[in-house]
Amino acid sequence: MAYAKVEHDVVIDKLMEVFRSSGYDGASMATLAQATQLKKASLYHRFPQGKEEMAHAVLRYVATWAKSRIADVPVVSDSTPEDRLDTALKAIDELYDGGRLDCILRALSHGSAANLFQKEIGAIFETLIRSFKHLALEFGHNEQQAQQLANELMVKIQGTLIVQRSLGQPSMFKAMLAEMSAKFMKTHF
Amino acid sequence: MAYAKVEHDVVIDKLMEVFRSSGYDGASMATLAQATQLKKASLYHRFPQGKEEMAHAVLRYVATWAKSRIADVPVVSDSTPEDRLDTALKAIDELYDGGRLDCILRALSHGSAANLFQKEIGAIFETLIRSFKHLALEFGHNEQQAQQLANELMVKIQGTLIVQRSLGQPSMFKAMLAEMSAKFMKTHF
DNA sequence: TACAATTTACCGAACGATCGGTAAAAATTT
DNA sequence: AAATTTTTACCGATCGTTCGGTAAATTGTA
Repeated sequence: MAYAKVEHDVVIDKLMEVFRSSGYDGASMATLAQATQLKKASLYHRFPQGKEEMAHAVLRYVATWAKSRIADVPVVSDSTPEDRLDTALKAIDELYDGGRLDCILRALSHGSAANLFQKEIGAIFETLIRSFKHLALEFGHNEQQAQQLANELMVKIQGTLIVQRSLGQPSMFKAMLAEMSAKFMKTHF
Repeated sequence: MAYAKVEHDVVIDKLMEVFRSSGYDGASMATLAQATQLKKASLYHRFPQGKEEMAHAVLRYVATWAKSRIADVPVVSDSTPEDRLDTALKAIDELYDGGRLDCILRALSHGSAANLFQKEIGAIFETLIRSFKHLALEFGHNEQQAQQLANELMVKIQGTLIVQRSLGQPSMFKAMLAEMSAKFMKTHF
């Protein structure tokens, strides 16, 4: 029988899709195999440590995503702070598909995964917060204000994803991003 | 052998404890039985529809909790709006043990439970939002401001629980409640 | 270039353990 | 004794995981 050849990037993407929508406990090997088009045994060839290693691989990808799409934005300069904030928030909006998709970091933070990936997830959150704090500083906010704005953004991203889903109001996420964008740009002197 | 007699309220409390910390998929019948001190078959006697019925029972309890501890606070009058807000937020703080405990509503919103309890969970959120909006109105905020404050509070409760855990900063939740309390009380004329 | 040796990638089948769920016996209450 | 509740004992299905083996790609050798 001809068998499937699947690119590593595609496998990671499909694994992330299952983990984020089903959570760590809800993602069964059978589901992960079906999603990746690989048989269970083939997944174990690529990830000898099984499900846990798959989740680690996904988080490694998310960490690089965060660095390239959020943290390194200021480096690609020749742009205004407004442009850079807009680019970063557009990346966030894309990551969550306008709030329709769950957060992979949250999905891997609960249940039996609660203590498995804590460090990596915390590091990614810190990267994101540091990046947005840096952006806030560029707008002229002081140290404390910048830190507070970055924290508030992360909290509202997570919170809005949950509340929006429970209330069935798919407009909340984009509205919240717009509101936070305005808050970043409005500096009080 | 003498067998266990466990009060209904205690069973519900233990079931909630497991669901909120393990999620719906992560909460196995074996775990639920161990936590309630009842054998699996005894749980099926009390909840013939199994895990799903147990979760429904827990949510029914949460709904009554929300009504008695949050929604009906204004009814027990002879108190200032400040007192009533403080009482409501203290109930929230207690429910989440200062941010150390997970949210049962969120825990039952994901994985294979995503579509099972949507309506009930949405209704509870709406009850809470309506209650806090009512409180905001008492402080003199206008319709739009009150709605916005209530929404913001719910979003920040959910978001802070997640971010606080991931960052390992157990002080965020209480700080956030205090900040929101101040925001409710500060009316702009 | 041709061919053999080795490594890499994938798969079907099965493992023990645990899953959610059930039937019938034993214990308790009324 | 009748009814209710908890228990023991068990079921088929699925869990994550492993094993034995095959197909394809790569490397080494002539």
